[in-house]
Amino acid sequence: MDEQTRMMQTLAGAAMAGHSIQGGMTLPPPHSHDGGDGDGRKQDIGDILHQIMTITDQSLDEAQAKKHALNCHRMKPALFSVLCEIKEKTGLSIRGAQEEDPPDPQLMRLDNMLLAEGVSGPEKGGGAAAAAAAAAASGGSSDNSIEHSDYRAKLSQIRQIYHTELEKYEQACNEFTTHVMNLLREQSRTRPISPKEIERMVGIIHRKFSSIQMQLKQSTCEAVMILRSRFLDARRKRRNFSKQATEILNEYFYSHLSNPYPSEEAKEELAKKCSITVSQVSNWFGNKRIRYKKNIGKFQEEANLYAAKTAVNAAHAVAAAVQNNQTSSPTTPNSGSSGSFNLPNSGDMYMNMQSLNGDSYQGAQVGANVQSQVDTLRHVISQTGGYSDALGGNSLYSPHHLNANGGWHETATPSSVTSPTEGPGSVNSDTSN
DNA sequence: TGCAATGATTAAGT
DNA sequence: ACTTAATCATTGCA
Repeated sequence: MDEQTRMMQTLAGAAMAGHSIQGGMTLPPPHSHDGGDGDGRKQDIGDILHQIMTITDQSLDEAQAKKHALNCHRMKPALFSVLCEIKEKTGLSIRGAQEEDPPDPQLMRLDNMLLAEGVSGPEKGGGAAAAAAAAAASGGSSDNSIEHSDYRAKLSQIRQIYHTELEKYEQACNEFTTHVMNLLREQSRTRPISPKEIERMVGIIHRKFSSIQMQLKQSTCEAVMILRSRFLDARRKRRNFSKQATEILNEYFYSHLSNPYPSEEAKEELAKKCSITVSQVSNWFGNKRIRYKKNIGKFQEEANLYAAKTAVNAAHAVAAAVQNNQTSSPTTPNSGSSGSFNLPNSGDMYMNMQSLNGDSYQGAQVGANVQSQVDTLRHVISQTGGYSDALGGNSLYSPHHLNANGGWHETATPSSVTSPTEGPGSVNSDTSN
């Protein structure tokens, strides 16, 4: 109110100084100060200002009547232009004080995150339908894919809500802006409003709405974070593999005991057969190798079980392989190695077979077969060799695959080397052929 | 409820 | 990129 009064006084002064105001008043002056011509004008303006100031104190009808009277007052145009001048000056100072603020770093961070999460920005093949389709395409049996599609469906839900809300806010913002602009335009007939002022007002409205939008973005980010953490927790949750899957993995492990490092292809094959992911296969083998090495004695029983399980098949397959190779090569690679646990690795075998056989694919298969089957047979032989002591006796078999440091790597070839020796479908051929 | 088994994660090494 | 070794966290059994 103080400011307003001050402005009015300024206005009165400015009107006095810059414009020639003449004529009498249609309204009775509240205070009758006597004086000269100047005093009369001053009184006029004072009266008008007083009426303006007290207009809100009166009833609506009274105020309307007074407003009309003031509007028709002969001094109105003059006062109006002075008011415009003052407003222009104060408007400039306000604009100078709050210039366009730089882009909010927090808002940018939120935007970036929403973009990265696929909530904002172009839809990247997501959506509940796409997620469901992806789950169906992958067989839908894997928990992982179910969880994944679930995650994507939830994310899509968040995305949808986010966009709906954003749209609503934008619409509300536009509506409100239009409304305010109309109001200002209407008011500009009775009070001075410059286009710049309207612009400024629009800016204020937009800023207000963008702050609301930021809250929306923040909430969306939080929702995504919660979803993410829940999803990751769910993934972290351990689920035992099916009995069948464990069996398949164990069969592979014990039939490749000299080099239990499945190649990428073998891992993929195992993953497919066990309905788990390749990384789960890797995890399993990593754990298995470590745990086997740490406590060989404990795994003897298991090793025997799987060895016996595949022994018959292996014997048959080896016999077949030997017979097959005898036709093309007089010196069978595995004949030389059968007496020792320090076998040449399957890569070498493959090279021999390939060069002798001429048929690379068959050679590769036979090479892999012989390697794994000899592993199994060796185990069976060692088990039936009269070693009754569980640890001492059996350790004659297994630890031979390990070097002095307890590692497989000294004698065994890493998967990256052996993998080319195993042709397509080598996993199947290892144990079941 | 305690404990072993086991899948997953992480740091460090190659 | 892959492995080892240690560790975490959950599951399942007695």
